Amino acid sequence: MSDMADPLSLDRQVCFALAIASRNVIGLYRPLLEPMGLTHPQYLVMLALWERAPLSVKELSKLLRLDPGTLSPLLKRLEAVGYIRRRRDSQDQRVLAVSLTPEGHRLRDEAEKVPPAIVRRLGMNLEELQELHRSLTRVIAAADGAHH
Amino acid sequence: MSDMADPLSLDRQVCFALAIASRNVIGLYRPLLEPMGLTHPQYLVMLALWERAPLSVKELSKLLRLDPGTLSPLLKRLEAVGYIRRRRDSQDQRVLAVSLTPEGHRLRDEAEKVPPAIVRRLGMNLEELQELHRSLTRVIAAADGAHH
DNA sequence: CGATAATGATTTGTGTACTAATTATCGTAC
DNA sequence: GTACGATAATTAGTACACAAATCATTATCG
Repeated sequence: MSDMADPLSLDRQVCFALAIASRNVIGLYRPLLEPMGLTHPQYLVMLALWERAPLSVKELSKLLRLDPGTLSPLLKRLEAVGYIRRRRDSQDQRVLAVSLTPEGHRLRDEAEKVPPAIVRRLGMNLEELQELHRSLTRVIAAADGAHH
Repeated sequence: MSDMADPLSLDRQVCFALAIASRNVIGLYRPLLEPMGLTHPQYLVMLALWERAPLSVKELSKLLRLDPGTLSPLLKRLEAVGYIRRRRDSQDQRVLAVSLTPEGHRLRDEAEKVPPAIVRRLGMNLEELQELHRSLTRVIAAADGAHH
């Protein structure tokens, strides 16, 4: 009687594979992002800002699906290293307008080298990556819909 | 000129989808694990122990691909709630023998209800989940092989 | 107009997660 | 048998990540 029948077998847990894949892939980014002074979550925030700054904390939270409580200190660190600016919206003093500094803008050129470097290191072909992306999109949607 | 050509577009970053999928799915586990007094990483440790206790920190680290520095305090918490025992190996005082308490063993019955509940909540069919699992396994192997 | 509800961000508390440094123990070579 | 390199675990330090509580500001209702 092998563990073939064991519903709790570690290696058949999708959540386990998901957690490891996430950690491992983020680990690949580390040596590339570290010279830029960014962590992976910070890199994702910069991606969002390069696409459409300025953004409020709430908008960033929705885009990145991160808690405002997580973003708040993270944004302060990005401001401390000089990549972003944090100002209160003049129309509504409650919302924070997060925008890019010139250095933050400049960093984009460096960042463009990251995705191809990752793909090269992974050594997976585009088809496999697209299939993974499709599967991930499906499970994200499923988890969203399952919130009750 | 849409963002179709933008290599930094947020929603085409696999790492982004990976991070969100991981967080979202783990989030689904939270309400199920919390009544048992477990977090998701703690649940993974228990899965490993149910399969083959006793295990050393090093062995757990290798199985779960978690840093010993992460496991050390986590295991103390599991001991504090009474699910595991931490003893030094009598043969080699350096290694820690992590084993289950009777309560830890009993918890397995509860835990068996978790995976089907998750699958039900996700509402994805087995085929989709298996495809996801295959893709994740591939990317984990690729990231492993890319460490240099 | 003024009390109150709602909103956006921050703070607090607990628990990962990784790197690097430290400690304790073991094995080996001299 | 003692110094020494290797190994196993812990600790320290920084940075997420989320839930719950708090605070400031805005909107709304009587």
